[in-house]
Amino acid sequence: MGSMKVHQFTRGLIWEHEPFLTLGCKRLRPLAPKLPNTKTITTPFDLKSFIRPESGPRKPVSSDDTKKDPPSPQGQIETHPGGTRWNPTQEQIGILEMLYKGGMRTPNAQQIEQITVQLGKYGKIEGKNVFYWFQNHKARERQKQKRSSLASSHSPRTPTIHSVVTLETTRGEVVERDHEEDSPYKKKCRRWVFDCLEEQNMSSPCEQEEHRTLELFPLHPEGR
Amino acid sequence: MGSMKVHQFTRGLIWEHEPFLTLGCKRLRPLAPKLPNTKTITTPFDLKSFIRPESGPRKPVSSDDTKKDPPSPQGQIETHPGGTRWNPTQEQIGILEMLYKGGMRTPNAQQIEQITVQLGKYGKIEGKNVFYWFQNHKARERQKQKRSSLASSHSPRTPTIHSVVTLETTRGEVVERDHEEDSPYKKKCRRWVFDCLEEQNMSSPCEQEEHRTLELFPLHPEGR
DNA sequence: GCAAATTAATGATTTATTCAAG
DNA sequence: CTTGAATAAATCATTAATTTGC
Repeated sequence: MGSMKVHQFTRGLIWEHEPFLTLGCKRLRPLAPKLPNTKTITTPFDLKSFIRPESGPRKPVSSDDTKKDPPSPQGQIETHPGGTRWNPTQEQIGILEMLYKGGMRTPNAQQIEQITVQLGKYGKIEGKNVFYWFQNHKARERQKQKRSSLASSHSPRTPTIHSVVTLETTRGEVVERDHEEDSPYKKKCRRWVFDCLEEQNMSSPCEQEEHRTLELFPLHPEGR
Repeated sequence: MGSMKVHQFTRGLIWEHEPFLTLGCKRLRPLAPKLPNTKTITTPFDLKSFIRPESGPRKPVSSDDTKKDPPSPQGQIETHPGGTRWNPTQEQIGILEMLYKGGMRTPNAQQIEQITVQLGKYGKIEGKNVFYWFQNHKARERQKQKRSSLASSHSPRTPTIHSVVTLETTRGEVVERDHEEDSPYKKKCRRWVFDCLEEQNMSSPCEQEEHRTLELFPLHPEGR
């Protein structure tokens, strides 16, 4: 089934003729027909360029059969090349924890960049690693705290003041949320961009080309 | 339906003491205790380099930066270069929906890049917009479907077959999840990097200086 | 008719869960 | 088991439509 994806897609291309397709595909946006510039663009939007016939030796052909990922033995525990995950060094962890202790929770893009540069002195690292580290650390500290408080409720000794606030969701449920010095939902201050190339041109594109074929239409990845 | 949501919070805050329970408080919106953040870690690690006293006008390399949003006199609705959010054009929406219909759900970095380039022909857009669009669209389609299925349960006419799969979480709860052609939790195939500069050098920093100064340690952001 | 006040949509973020490498 | 990585859910925040009072 995976193989028909492209086919199916091209089918959608009939769209090239319609001024806009609107009708055909219900966009149902009840309220707002943002009709302004109807005339312009009749542009077909050359999706053909998307297909990129050469986009790689995909495996979609043999489709789902053996997902098995394979070879790519590349025994380098080394950071990056192919697809190993970030393996923080002691210094990096130390610094990150220090920052966390200092109160940092959700660094914005600029902060992340700076941190990444600094930590880069101790080992390979990318911005996303820093981002994820804070996300995970925060979440796990929270869990841990919750667990411990739960445990303490069993043996009511040390009260363990851990401030949490309950809040009602729109659905009426009541959830509990740790109160942090850092408030969630700040202003928009982070910005990310997709850096797809970095991985692509990552040195030898050979060994790990197996790395999840970048299909254009992963209709039935059968993952998970 | 009464969506007075905006008001009615602000209350509670009794935290500080009770381990938790605190039932009565509804939906508080902490709104910034505004504690005097005297923390300022005495940094061991040369955080000094982080501060970057001149963290003002960036535009680091000006390298590719093909973005040039500026004037773009196209006499258009041209999104405000400042900090407004992406406002998709009809063509962009049309294409995105077409792709969605074609089965695309969580495009990887490369796909996002290509889509962004194509959609860029119809108006300013960034990769993250594409990413978010898919995330939101997928989630909202799911909601919609769930709602409708729920509604149909009341009036059992049209059965509305909507395949959902139930799965048990680690905690033992059973959740329902829409079954999509695209499976969640695929392999790692996306990659992002924080592009903090772009926003920084965003033209005149005057009118909305209120825009959250990028502090390094948002201990008590008072935001939200 | 028109502009302020409402409301519905939906873009952008953050938190919660889950997966899986080591 | 620990934890980096990634996705889904919840929710905040801004804008386009719609409604309302003149």
